This record gives sequence, structure tokens and C-alpha cells, in this order.
Amino acid sequence: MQHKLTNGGLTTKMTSSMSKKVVTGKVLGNLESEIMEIIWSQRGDASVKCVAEILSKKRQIAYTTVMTVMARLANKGVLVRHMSGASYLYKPKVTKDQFIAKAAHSIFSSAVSSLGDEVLAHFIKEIQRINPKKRQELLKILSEDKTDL
Amino acid sequence: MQHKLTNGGLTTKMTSSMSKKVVTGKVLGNLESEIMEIIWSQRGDASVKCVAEILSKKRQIAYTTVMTVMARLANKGVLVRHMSGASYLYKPKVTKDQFIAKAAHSIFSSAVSSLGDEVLAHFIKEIQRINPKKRQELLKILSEDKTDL
DNA sequence: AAAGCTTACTACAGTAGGTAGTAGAAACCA
DNA sequence: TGGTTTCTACTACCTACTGTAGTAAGCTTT
Repeated sequence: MQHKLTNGGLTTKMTSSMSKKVVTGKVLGNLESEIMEIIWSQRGDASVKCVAEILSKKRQIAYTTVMTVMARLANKGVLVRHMSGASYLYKPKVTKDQFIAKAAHSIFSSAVSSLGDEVLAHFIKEIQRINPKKRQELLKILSEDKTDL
Repeated sequence: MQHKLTNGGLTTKMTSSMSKKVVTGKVLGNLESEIMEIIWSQRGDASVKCVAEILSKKRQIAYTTVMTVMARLANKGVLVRHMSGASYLYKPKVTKDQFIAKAAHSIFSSAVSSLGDEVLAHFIKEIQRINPKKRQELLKILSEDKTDL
């Protein structure tokens, strides 16, 4: 018993443009992350085939699915690819550590811009909650410091 | 050649269930955040009408758009509403501070689960980067501590 | 009862991400 | 050399989320 007229008229809606999520911080989807992990652990270029094979061991997944996602990753600039014979070889644009650094930074800044500075206090609190031992390890990582960004 | 076996001709796709973003942290969309800000600043219940009026001062927006989003916010459990005469009155389920605390926590844990503990080191680094003065204020907030979660 | 306000329902658009089929080109093999 | 296999490019579909808004119908108010 509804309307139906929405069209027929034009209803100019669509004010798109300023939509976009605010605090995302989310950088990759599940499959995307999974694939990145595999590629980072490869140490060297990876082909769709090899990534697909690894994923297949864990679950059923189409070769083309892996290919599509890897292509998207390349479009996003997370992966770089180059022809090698008949197929592409993909490699990470940045190291995992650099990626994480960048992600942490973006999560941080988007959280602040969307939730306000107050969120920083909570972040600090979260860190204080980390157990001493782990915090020790973290400090060690920090002192070795090799990340940029 | 390959595929096709998924089954006769239906291709069972849709493995939904474990999709969901991983590091989201994003909790609300832009309009949703905007509306929550208004309601939190209201100190007291808010009607769709009053929120719509406030939003209208900044940009053109349909009353029903505001209503839909507020209803969604109620469905998500961020707002609670109760009848008042002919219309609903909405109020936040939690205070802004509690909300932020929860958001910070979820951003934190999802970041860790998706990027690994290494991300913590970067979070710490981000915090260390905050200028001393601001950090001072944050510590003050922390000492007053009134959030739960 | 007419007019207006408010809600419930429905719907559409765009983005993101997971999933995968097809066609066709290239490589490989007998 | 022609069939088979491999791999890419393209296209498509689905779900979830979010912004946006029109309509119908129920109440309220006058």
C-alpha cells in the first residue's frame, strides 16, 4: 500500500559527496588482511596462484576471488604488481611495519577528529591496562625503532 | 575448466557471517555522529523535531531523514526512546564520555586483533607525540576518572 | 471534520568488501 | 598444430551500512 511514485517524479536526492565514514581506522577487510599477511610473510613477490593455493588450504575459495581482491589491493596502492611472463607478481608497497604505523596513525587521527581529544585519555588508559610484561616488549620494539611515517 | 562444482548451477556463494570489517572502530556515520552530538548537548530528552530544527539551521535536510537516523540509532542501542504524547523523545543510552570510552576500547581491541600487538607500539608512539601541554590536560582528565567500562 | 504533526514503512543511491562466472589471450603439451 | 591449461580482465551479484526522503495513516488540535 505504499507509494511508488518516488520516481516518475525525480526526487533529486543524492547529495552524496560528504558521506564517508568518520572514525573508521579500518583499513582492510578480512580477506584483504588475510591476503596481505600471506604476501608479507612471503618475502618476495607473490602470484595470485600461490596466494590462492595457500588460502585454499584453509577454506574453499575461488581463484578469481583471490585475484579480484589482489587487484583491488593494487588499486588501493597497498600492493604493487608487475608483469612476469603471462601473469602478474604482486608485492607489498610498504612493509608490514610501515603499514601498521600508517594504520595506527590514521586510526588515531580519525578517532580524534570524530570523537574529540577526550578519546586520547581513553587510549592512554587502554595502554596503561596492558600488562607490564607486554609493555616491556613494546618498549623494546620502540627503542629499536625502525619505522618511519 | 575449473569452478562450476560449487554445485549444479546455484553457486552457493554467500558465505556471509564472518564478513564484517575487522579494524573498524568506526561506530557511527557522519549524520549519526552529528545527531548524537546535538542530543548529548541537549541535556535532556530530544525530539526528532528539535533535532531536525537544529540541523536545518546548518543545511537542508528532510525531517524524515532525521527521524530515520534517530530510529536507527535507537535500534543500535545508542539512543533510547519513549513515547511522550504523540511523539517520541530520545535520549542517549550512555553519556558521551562512556560512549567514547567504549569506542576507544573497541577501536583498540579491533586494531590489535587485526593488526597484531605491534600496533600497540605505534599507539604508544602516537601518544608520545602529543605535545606536553595537552598531555598534561589528559592526565588531569585521567585522574578525575569517572568513566567506567 | 479539516488541517497539521509525527511516526512507520518503503525505497533508492553509493560505497565497501566478499565471492565468483565468462571470455579470451597466452602458454604448454602431445 | 590444435587441444588443454593457466591466468587476466571484465562484469556481476550479494550483503551491510549510511544518507536521504516520499507516502500513508494515525493522532492531535482547532
